Amino acid sequence: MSPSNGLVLKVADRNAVNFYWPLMGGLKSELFHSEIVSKLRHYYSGSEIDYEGHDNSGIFCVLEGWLALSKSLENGHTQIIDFALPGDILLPAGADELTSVYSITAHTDVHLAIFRSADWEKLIRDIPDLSKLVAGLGASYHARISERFLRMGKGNAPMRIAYALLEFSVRLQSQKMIPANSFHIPLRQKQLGDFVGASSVHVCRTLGDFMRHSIVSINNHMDVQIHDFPALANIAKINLPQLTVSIWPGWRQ
Amino acid sequence: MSPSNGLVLKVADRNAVNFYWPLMGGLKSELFHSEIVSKLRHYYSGSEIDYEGHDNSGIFCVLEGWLALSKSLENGHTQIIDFALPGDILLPAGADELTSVYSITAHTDVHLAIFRSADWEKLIRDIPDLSKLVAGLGASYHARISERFLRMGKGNAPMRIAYALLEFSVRLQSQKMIPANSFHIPLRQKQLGDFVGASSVHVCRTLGDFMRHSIVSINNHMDVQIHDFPALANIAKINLPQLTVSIWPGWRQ
DNA sequence: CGAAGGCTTGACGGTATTCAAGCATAGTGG
DNA sequence: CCACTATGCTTGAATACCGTCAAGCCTTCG
Repeated sequence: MSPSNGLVLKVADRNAVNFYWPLMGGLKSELFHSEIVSKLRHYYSGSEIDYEGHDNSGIFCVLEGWLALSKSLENGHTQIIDFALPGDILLPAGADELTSVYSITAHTDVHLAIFRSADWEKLIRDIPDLSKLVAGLGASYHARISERFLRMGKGNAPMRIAYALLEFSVRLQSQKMIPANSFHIPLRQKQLGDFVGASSVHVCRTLGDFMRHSIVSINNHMDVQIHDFPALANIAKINLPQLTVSIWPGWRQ
Repeated sequence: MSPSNGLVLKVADRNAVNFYWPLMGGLKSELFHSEIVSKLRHYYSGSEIDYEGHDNSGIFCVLEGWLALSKSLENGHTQIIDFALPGDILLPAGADELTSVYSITAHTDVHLAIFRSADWEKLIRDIPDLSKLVAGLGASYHARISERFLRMGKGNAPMRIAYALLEFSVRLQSQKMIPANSFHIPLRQKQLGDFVGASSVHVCRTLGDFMRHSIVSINNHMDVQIHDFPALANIAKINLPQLTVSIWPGWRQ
């Protein structure tokens, strides 16, 4: 199998797993296991990778790209629960260890390493830091979800959208050394609405308000520039440094 | 599924941890570790156990009682993210492994076993099935949160309230052998509203509608009887058997 | 150049919040 | 035993927020 481009996770052949993960200070490990196999897969933007309710006990390590984890109602309305970015590890199964809790959609071109759960358990056992890494990613997921949950239940649309922009800013920073105030989101207004719990029309109006107040500017299908972090943090009712430590695994460590 | 017999987790003395956990088929283990210490603590109903944003790297094993995990906005509005029931294990810290993501409040009298994180890591290493148990509880949490997130973003109040009642029914069944259709919820309408994302007034109106349609009856401060599961599942837009397997760790195993 | 997809804006209506008042219940102390 | 209080439930009225529908516009791409 071929090495992945940024050399994040590399399966040299059927007998060696060369594991390097950029988060948590750069977890690095090399294993030799005749049984452990990871499939390296590429998906094009827009493709559906996994389906809510279908059987899937695999583990997905995101090497490259944006994935949306979503659930839908009968009437076709979709809620995006979370986005997975490079460095994230997904365990889509529910408590039965089999049925996928959500659907997974590629929002950019995506590279994944996929492990079968039995192989993943071996990896976890043999790379001591891997379980710490998974715990850290889980805690980050957990913290993000909680912040958004609070704002879904008790906040309004401006608050949710402002929070989402700040969350993207922090997470993209944690992925790579990009400036915090300028980044691209591979989403349409409709999909941003599905994420924050608002209609596309309302997203449009709210972003328009932000732009009229010179808090952000957004051009060219979601090239975001944040001009006024304090104003955005105030609308989102978030403490930005505190958010950073709670969702950035391995921040300054 | 073995019934819980009261003795769930027992720390005999400073040198022995006698670990019996009712979920996942009844995980049982006995350890001898001079270093591992669990504090057994009792809290009265209404007391605040942990504070959002405060330092806490401990692990809480719920032996008895209901705990609410919540977050609040500046204006005093509170969102309950989840409830922890007997058999649950809480890792309140975010990605920094230190700061608590939510506040924890006792809604009944509560018994906890509390481990320091270093001790917990030892336990995890020495009881192989414990990490599977934690993974199963995490997957259940994850599945519950996702269902509620979908309904927060794309559902209305009746849907969220109906879902909450069914989730309580399934979870309480998984705790002990109680009938699925009759149980008590130690919450006021205000707190149920903080859980589902609705005002107490609207909870009152919506429960009133359910009762007028003979779908449930609720007396005596939240003694719930579900008369019409199909109707409730239809309002909640949930497939009850599917919900059961995705949030009940060790269901039929 | 036309078609497709996405963004913007206005109008309207439904759902849920807030405020407020009255009622029910349980617990307390004389 | 009966006020008296505290707490929570119920109901109505007014209002805010946001979703839906619909039309027009803009950009991209074949």
